Amino acid sequence: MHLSRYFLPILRETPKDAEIVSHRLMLRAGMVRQESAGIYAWLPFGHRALAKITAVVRQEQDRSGALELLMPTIQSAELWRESGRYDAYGKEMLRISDRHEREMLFGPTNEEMITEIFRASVRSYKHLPLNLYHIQWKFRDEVRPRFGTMRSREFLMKDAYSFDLDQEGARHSYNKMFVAYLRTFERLGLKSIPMRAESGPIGGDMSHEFIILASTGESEVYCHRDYLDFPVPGPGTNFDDANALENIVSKWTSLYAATSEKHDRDAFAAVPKDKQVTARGIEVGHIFYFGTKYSEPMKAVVAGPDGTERPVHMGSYGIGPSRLVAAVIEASHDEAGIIWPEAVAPFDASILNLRPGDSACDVACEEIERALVAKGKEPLVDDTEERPGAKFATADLIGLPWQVIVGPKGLGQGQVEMKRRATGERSSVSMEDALRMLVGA
RNA sequence: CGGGGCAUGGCGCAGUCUGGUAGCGCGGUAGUUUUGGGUACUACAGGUCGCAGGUUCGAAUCCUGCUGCCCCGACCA
Repeated sequence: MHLSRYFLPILRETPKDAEIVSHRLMLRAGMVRQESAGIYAWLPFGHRALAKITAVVRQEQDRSGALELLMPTIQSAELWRESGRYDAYGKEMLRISDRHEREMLFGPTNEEMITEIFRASVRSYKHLPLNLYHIQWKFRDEVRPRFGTMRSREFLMKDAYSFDLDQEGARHSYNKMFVAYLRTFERLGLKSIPMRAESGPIGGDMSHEFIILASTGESEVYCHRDYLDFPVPGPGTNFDDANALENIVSKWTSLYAATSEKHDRDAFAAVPKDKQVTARGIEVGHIFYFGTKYSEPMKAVVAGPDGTERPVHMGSYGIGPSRLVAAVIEASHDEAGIIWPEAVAPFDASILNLRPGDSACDVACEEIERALVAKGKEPLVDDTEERPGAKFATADLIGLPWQVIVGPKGLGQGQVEMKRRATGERSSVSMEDALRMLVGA
């Protein structure tokens, strides 16, 4: 992509409404534009970041055995009356009516709808376990949206719903998601720690929030230092091996970890002093088991091996990709701008043509771009008429992992300059070496 | 939902108290200049001063009502 033909409305000055760093940087880097309180348009650059995140989320959901579908944003009030939540949900639910005065709503979540889909077709335990997920826009009419896409009213969410015959099966389903989440956040370049969360009406220990550590995070978290070095299960993990998963989960829940709401001073004090970590974090995922809360009132029942019908045991599992974009930036930025982790970067590298119009520079940029594209990489070539200084500032702001600086000076020596955004490290290398560094050959 | 604040060109702001031809910086366009960390100069374009009423010879400015947005708190993925 050539910057001169791209749509990247960079802001030089900081918009006054943006309070936290991710919001500031997302606006400055031309990623999003607020259209209304807590409602954002995703501009091309931001949209790419969002797409990178959903791709990773999707791959890891699929790997765990979950099946993707897509449910509508608009739901009927009828469904919610069945579960009793239509009245219970309160003003956070955006209620609307259609031309026939039928009561509709913009879905804040999909438990009712997925339960309805399930009960319509599944009657036997032989079709279990089942985990269905979708990645869809949700709306929660927050009293006070803030922090940009971190806490917006309209937000993208991956929500998965598991169905099992009994609690034991549900535990396995829960563990699959637990492991998938560890893998997902790791791939996004984030250090995530599962923390015990409010378990709801069922009780038990099957509810966790996944918190990522970020110095500018929204809330205080406390955990055992060893979590930071726990190995994340690899891509070869066998999700059908219930025991193996149980071992992973019990390891990842063996040490102290809590958000400020669940913080237990005494329990934390029992952690060796040098292992105590107090940090700031952002919740990026939430998983929980809720048993038959919806299957019972909505009559989602299956026949067991003994032929008797019983309500299915369910769990639900959420990740907010639109929130994650902001969370990634909170966790990875500096004074100059964003520092994208490789997996999330909207493009792989900036190629800065310091003197467009100079045929040596133009040709060199062209060659590097072509070579990268041939290797499946996505470079962004800055071929604008800006001054070099402005280009450096822009490249740092938008934060692609690599900057390839192509100018007449370097080319005179047959070299280009490579800059690693994360470390600021630079080196002058030949074009061949530059390509090798970029494709990791 | 309580408390506070803001609304003037794409962005950031001054002007409002004390009514009298709407300004500054950034950005944009054209040109000159410059050429490896946001270059300098010149010219130009761009605004129903959030909306609706009212007071007045005259309203961005005073009065009334409304709307939108932001911040703190309570709440939440």
